[in-house]
Amino acid sequence: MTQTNVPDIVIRRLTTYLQTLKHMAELGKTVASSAEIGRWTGVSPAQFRKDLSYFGEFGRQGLGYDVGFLRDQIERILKSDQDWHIVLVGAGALGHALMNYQAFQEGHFQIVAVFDNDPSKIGTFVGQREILPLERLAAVIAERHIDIAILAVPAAAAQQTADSLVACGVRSLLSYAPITITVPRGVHVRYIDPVASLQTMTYYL
Amino acid sequence: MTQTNVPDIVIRRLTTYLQTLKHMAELGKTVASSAEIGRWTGVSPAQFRKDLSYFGEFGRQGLGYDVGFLRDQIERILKSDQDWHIVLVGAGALGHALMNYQAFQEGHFQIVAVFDNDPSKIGTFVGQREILPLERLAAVIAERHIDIAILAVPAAAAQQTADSLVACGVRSLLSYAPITITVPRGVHVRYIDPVASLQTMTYYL
DNA sequence: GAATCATTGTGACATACATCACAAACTATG
DNA sequence: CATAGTTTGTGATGTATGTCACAATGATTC
Repeated sequence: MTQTNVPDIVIRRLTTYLQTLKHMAELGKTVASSAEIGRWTGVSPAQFRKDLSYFGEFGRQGLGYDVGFLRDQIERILKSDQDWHIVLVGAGALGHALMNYQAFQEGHFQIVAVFDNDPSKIGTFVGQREILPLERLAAVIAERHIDIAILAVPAAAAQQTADSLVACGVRSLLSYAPITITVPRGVHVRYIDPVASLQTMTYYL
Repeated sequence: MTQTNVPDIVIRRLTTYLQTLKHMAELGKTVASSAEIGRWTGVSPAQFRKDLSYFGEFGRQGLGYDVGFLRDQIERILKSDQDWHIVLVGAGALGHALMNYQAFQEGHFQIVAVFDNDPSKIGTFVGQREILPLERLAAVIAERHIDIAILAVPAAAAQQTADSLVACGVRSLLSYAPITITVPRGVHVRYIDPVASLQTMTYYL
């Protein structure tokens, strides 16, 4: 039913649909057609329906989709209906901002440990969490069964840090470093880089 | 030479090449083949060469590419060789973090004004910059010829804020709000949403 | 409950993107 | 300066992604 051969771009659009369905539900909408969801998300109705068809049948002909039901189904597909514990490496300004980010304190993704290599930071606190030395990385990841890490270290340290994380068993990396990271097959990396995003837009100006 | 019919995905890869070329130059590399750049960026050599072919010929057969030259050419193509003044809307925790982000203080993208709608914040400072009321938006954007804005407001306010910005003439929006924004043709929006990025990875776990 | 209307799910088709493979052009060497 | 070795740029080809269009199905109306 799920499994690979679903294009990655479909998975990415699923997150957009999920956002929008949550929003619709908050506004009290209970039913929506693919045309309506298409309008809210900027995706064509046919594409929306085809994307869903990779995973099953979720709509009712003549009526549309039950907003709450479809939201729950997409959460299940993305495995966002369960809690994920993640570690953060890098306790600089960005690391602090991420620790204080509401979505990482209450949502399904929770930062459960912070690491840094700066001796002067070790032992200090970010909110409730103590900054730990990198030596503790392997132990914490093993103990808490961590699969996901956020990388908020300088570009120069990113590859090496990623290598350590992967060696500890982390299989998903969200990197804020403006550099391409090389990882073994089976490990996934996503990048967040506001400067790169802006550069793709200035091209069109 | 430039102009549309270049796929957007090529433009996005250009930012990756640029990052890597800058990195290579810092390490003292002066020449690199497409095979080598491919290894550093995770892009196939053929794709790298074809991407560049949309814009001209930059390599030397038998030798490869001059790292500094190619970096400068890609910067020119992306218009990243000039300075861009941008405004930030939303002076919450995220807005503060962005204001203090080094790349937005010294790079080619500089945040020159911050806005918020919370009366208790107006007049207070973030670093050197005073938080301005939204009423000042139109005037500042016009005076300083702003084309680009960063949206760091809650999801509920994002669409309305985007509408204001577009009405003031902003043509590129970088939104941190976890919601799809609808804009007129010709206006570009990119999204940064760490939760969405993480969700695309948990699917594969 | 028959007839009309709305909407899905999906095969067939179209388009866009990625890879292949090779001629052309340059370097390096003795 | 001729030969061997590299590497580019790109047409031809293959694959993946997006759109179209319609049969099937359920809702709605009178």
